[in-house]
Amino acid sequence: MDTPAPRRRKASRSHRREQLIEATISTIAQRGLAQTTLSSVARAAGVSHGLVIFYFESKERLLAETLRFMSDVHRRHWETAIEQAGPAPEERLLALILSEFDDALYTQEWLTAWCGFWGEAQSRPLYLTQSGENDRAYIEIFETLSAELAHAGGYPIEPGRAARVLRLTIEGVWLELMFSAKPYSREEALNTVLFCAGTLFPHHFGPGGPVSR
Amino acid sequence: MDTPAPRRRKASRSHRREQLIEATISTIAQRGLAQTTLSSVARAAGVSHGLVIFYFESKERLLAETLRFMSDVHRRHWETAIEQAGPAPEERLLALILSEFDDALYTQEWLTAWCGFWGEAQSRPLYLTQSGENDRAYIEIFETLSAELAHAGGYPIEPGRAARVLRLTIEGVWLELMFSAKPYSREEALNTVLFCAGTLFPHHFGPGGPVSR
Amino acid sequence: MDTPAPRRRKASRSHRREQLIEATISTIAQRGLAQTTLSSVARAAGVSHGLVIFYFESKERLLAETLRFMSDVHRRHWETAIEQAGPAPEERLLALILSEFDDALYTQEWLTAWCGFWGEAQSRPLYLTQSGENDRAYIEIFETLSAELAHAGGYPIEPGRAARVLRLTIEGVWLELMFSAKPYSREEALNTVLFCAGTLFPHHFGPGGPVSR
Amino acid sequence: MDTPAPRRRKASRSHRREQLIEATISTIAQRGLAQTTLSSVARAAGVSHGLVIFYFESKERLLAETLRFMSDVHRRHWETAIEQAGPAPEERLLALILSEFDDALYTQEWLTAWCGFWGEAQSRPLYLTQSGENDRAYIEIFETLSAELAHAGGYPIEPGRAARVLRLTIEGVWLELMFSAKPYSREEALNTVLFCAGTLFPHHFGPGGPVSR
DNA sequence: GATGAATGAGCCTTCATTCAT
DNA sequence: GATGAATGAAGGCTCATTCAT
Repeated sequence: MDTPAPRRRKASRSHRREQLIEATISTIAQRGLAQTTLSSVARAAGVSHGLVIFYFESKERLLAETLRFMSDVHRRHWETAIEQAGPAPEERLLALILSEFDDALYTQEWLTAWCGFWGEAQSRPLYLTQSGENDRAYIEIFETLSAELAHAGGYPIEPGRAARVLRLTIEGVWLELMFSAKPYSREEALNTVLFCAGTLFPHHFGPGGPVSR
Repeated sequence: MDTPAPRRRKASRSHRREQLIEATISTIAQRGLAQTTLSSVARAAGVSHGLVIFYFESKERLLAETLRFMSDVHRRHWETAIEQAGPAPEERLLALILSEFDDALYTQEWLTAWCGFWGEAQSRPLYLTQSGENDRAYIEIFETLSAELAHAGGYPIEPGRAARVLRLTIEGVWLELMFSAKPYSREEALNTVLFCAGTLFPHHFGPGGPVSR
Repeated sequence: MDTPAPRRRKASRSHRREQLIEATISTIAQRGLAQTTLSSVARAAGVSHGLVIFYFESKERLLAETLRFMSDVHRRHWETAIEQAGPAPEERLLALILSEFDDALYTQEWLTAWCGFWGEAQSRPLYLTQSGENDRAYIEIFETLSAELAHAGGYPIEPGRAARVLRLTIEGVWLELMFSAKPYSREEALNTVLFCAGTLFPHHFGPGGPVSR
Repeated sequence: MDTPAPRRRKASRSHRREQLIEATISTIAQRGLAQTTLSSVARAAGVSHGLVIFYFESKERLLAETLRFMSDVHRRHWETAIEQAGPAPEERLLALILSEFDDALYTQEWLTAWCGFWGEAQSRPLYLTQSGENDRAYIEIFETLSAELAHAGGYPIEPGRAARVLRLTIEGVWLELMFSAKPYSREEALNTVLFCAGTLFPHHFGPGGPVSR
């Protein structure tokens, strides 16, 4: 007889945690943050509710870590997109925009859970701290690219405001894909954002510009 | 036996309801929707929790009517602003924008409560129906004014997208006044919106245009 | 002008009380004793719940007086029936039996309410006292008539037991008309009682006897 | 901070359920069905009220299962008595009757709880369904034995009515042992039933018959 | 008399948390 | 690691009762 294969732990610590976090996201999306209980999360993950406490100490912590997880994934996603783009600011900005419309990551479930956190965030300081650093970086990348582009294209605009309009339009169409009873398509959402970029930076994103569509 | 608290004067039905709704808004703003209980609302209004049930039947109904109240007030507010503006589309659009930045109505408390509802709305169909009609009218007024302006100014743009960018920018800076740890000023928020309008409709809102600032 | 007719009080005290008691019986029959509230009684009577308290002081008293009312009506009913019967014991016993099957008085509603009180009576001494005296008289009349009949007919039986069997059979078929999912007819119930009487007192109630059917 | 109460030993699921059902019966007997609360049941069982919900989901279910438990125990009791009796119908009927007067099972507490359910049953369809099947079997056994006896003894009677009279007399003396302020003895109750049987089936239960007393 | 606004005790139920197994 | 029995705080809701009008 050979040495038997070492018996694996049923699930490694980090793997279990991620599994539970994904069950949490799924539960929030389906039932809302207010209706999300430890039991509902445990049921979605197929484990006992005691185990959820075992890994996360408390419900508060579970939710905080879930929010941080989502925030971190989001950041890595757009950072990677920018890194893989060309060096020109318009290329990097386009990559950033397109990354926000990645169907594979930003599913209905993901966005719904995200909104649930937003609604409670202002009355739960803990939540704000989970995503604060990433939110700051997100705001900054828009301002940086916008300033570079304004400088490169000689746009006579306040780049901070342009960055803000573009960012808010992206976030806005996100939200609208949730809340509207009859939302427009994801493609129309993207086109709206590109139209916005084209208005702000016509030489680069406007009709006939290098990255126009 | 303790002396019972002095019995309060009766209040008229509609007055009590409004009082309770305002206590609800205040409570949601302070504690979040999830932490809002009948008792916390009652305490904020200075009445017993039984009375809240007496007037609204259930917590669900109280929240639904609160949302509808806010939605109705919002609609009447911008409708009035437009009616009192001049006839030109740029005048009416400006009035609409400015009405959204009315300090007297849109207090921190109000906006925070508003966000709380947003977060739960997607998992509570009841909430969506409370503001649905008003939301539709709000979207429409932007599209109408945008189309009139595009036609009047000969802008070669898709007016629907312009309307959306403008509207989402307004909503976005609203939200940002809540969520940012270090928000910009309300004035900067308004200027961002006017900058956005100036980019979309330069002849009317741009620098040197009739309604520029 | 003539003297105007004296303005009647809206409802005399005793009339109001009876009206409320009847509303109580009706409510108990429809919703059960446990689900009977002052409000449900008031609604059934078309008045405010405050008025019910005004007339009966408390819910406890309302229920106690309702039970007493039913008990008194029952007693007067069978007493009247016996008084109007002939002088012979078998005539009076038959009148008693038949009076218990009076469709006009003992409606489904009445019997259902009656049962509701029975169920709670043992844990509410107040209830027992309401009908105690009448119950005693009811038991006694059976024993009296049974003894007279046993003596008159020369039956070699213990008349107390015969009285009990007859009385319990009557009460039993009453209950059975309530509880059975598929009850027999009221006529069959009466025939069962007469069959019982015929077995106990064959000369008088048996086949061919003077009051056989 | 107080020292928390020592955590009790776990009890097996079925054992706990039975323990809670018995606490429920006891509580109903003492306080009546209407006054029976989850807390009173939990207190009687020496556990927290949360545990009652944990095992029975709701108060409604707890009561329904309690009724079913009582109904099932009753049925098994008389079925066993009949099985262990001799083959003759009079022997089996006597065993049935005697089993209904078993002091060990049919305590004051048990009967009082039973009555509480009766009172509410008509307004709670759920209750009727819990005991319906057993009630049917109970009625049937009386009819079967009565018919066999009528045939064997050549009684010129309608056996269905005889069965009913006998059964109702048994139930009646049961009830009377509860409701009467001054009840007769249990022995007198049994003798009344036997007297009834003797009147209906004189050759078998009458004076001098094979099972007379 | 009559109404119904207002209170508050007490109910059922949920659920985060603890902990024996 | 993992389960689930057990607890108890807290919430929504009911409803008898009080009392100003």
